[in-house]
Amino acid sequence: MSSNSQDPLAPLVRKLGLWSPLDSQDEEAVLALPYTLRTLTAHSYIVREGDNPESSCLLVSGFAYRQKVVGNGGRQILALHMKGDIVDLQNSLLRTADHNVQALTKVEVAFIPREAVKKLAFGRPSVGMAMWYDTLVDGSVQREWTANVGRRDATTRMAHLLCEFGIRLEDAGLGDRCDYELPMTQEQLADATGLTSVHVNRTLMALDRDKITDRNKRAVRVVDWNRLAEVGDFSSEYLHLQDEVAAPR
Amino acid sequence: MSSNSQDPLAPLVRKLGLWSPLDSQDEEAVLALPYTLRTLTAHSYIVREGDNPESSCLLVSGFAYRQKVVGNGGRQILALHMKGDIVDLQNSLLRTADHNVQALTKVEVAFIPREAVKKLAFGRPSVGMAMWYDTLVDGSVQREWTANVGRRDATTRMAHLLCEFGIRLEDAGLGDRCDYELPMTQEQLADATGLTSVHVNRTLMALDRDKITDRNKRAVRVVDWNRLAEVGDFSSEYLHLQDEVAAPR
DNA sequence: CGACGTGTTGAAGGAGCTCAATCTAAGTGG
DNA sequence: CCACTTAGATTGAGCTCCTTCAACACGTCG
Repeated sequence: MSSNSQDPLAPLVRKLGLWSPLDSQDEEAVLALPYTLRTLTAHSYIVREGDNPESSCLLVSGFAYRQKVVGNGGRQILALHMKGDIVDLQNSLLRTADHNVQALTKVEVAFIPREAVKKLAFGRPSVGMAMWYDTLVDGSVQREWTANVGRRDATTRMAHLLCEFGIRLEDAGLGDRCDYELPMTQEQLADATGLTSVHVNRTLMALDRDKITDRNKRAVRVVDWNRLAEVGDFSSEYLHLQDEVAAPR
Repeated sequence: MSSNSQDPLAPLVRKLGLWSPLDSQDEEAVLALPYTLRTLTAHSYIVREGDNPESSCLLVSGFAYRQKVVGNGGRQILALHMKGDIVDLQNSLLRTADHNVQALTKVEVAFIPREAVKKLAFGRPSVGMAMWYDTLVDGSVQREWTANVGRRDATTRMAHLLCEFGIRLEDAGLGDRCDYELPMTQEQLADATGLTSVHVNRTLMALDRDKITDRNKRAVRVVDWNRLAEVGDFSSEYLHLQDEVAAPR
């Protein structure tokens, strides 16, 4: 491990390294990316729909979400992001942001000039492949979310979200899938699952009543992971955690 | 135009060229990709969830869709694809397919070995950028679909789908947004919008009754595009049709 | 202390679902 | 050319999951 864990870019090196094996030169090149570090309060906009940002951004600490507002005023939360996630890789290529990215909690964000990202991607193929891979996994998660809100009932949707968040936290080394802090209001959960906050409340209470979870404020304790995964129709393949680029056949 | 329009890969050159300007060497490199052309009947699987395909595939003619089956037996159609779309770019990097790709009509598909795709992507940065761009646009469309099924009512969802399909057909030079053939059953439309076929039927009939569309079998004639777009809460930004990589600031 | 954001609960209503019947058009085989 | 089949579209009736609206509880923070 040549990456200094104090370095704001270290989580990025870690993440990219999971996708594609990086040699020390690759790692150094990533760590050499120019960036501006900024601390934002909860609810701040990191990217606004319609912006033409000159930077991509990396989530260095805290949690964020992607979001879109539709014509009738409804809001759909599209994805959740945590430390090490590149919340806006697309801005290195696409010109106009097609959705909003907002801070869920207080966050630290590293803004990296798009030109630097592009140069790195094509200058060091392993890094480029890892970034592309990251984009593809994002797409896979988005498909799962489409299926989640499109074809699952309320209980299943909620349980699925709880599973995904737990697994991803654990994978990022940020917590335990069976005991974590979910930094979202029930209204935000509603916007993530395509429900209303009232119904989210009833659904969560039912999971508690059935002894599948045991919540306390925002703290989620999963009493029976297997049952939660079953109720949530959850299977982690879509997160592509195992099959790195170079995985043996 | 050095690309021969008879060449199965020509639509790919066209599409990538829209995203990122390609010089003649780039175009030749794309056309030089090795591939196997196959004709498949409607309903055939092009990729199956869980497969570890050794090829990416390009839709040379016909229509296809991505699809996922959830625990309760429900099916969610995740995306629609037409001539020139790379229906499986992700398989060049991801190992395991996370969803199914199926032929909607009779299709011709070119299977391109993943190694060749990777080599091209990193050997010719303009092409690689165009491919990455394509991936990003796919992601954007997927987000819109998530919002569509998550936060819009039945009428809006259907109208939105009709708008998207029309615009994309037109953009691909395959038809007129106000008069086209939608090669889907109402059950498939239901799976795409997260509704039931019965409700899709009532919704479509209401659009006809309101003189917004005028359908005849699978033929869709849009009587009033502006009203359809309004009812469908449709705005084409998420398709990123205008803002190519090299677009002037 | 009062105000605000969030969670919790109840009651009533509705958008969309389920089930099931009927209709239509396009085969298909004799 | 016609009887038969079949996939898909259309329609009706009843039901349910989730929404809406509204009230109340609770903790935090100025």
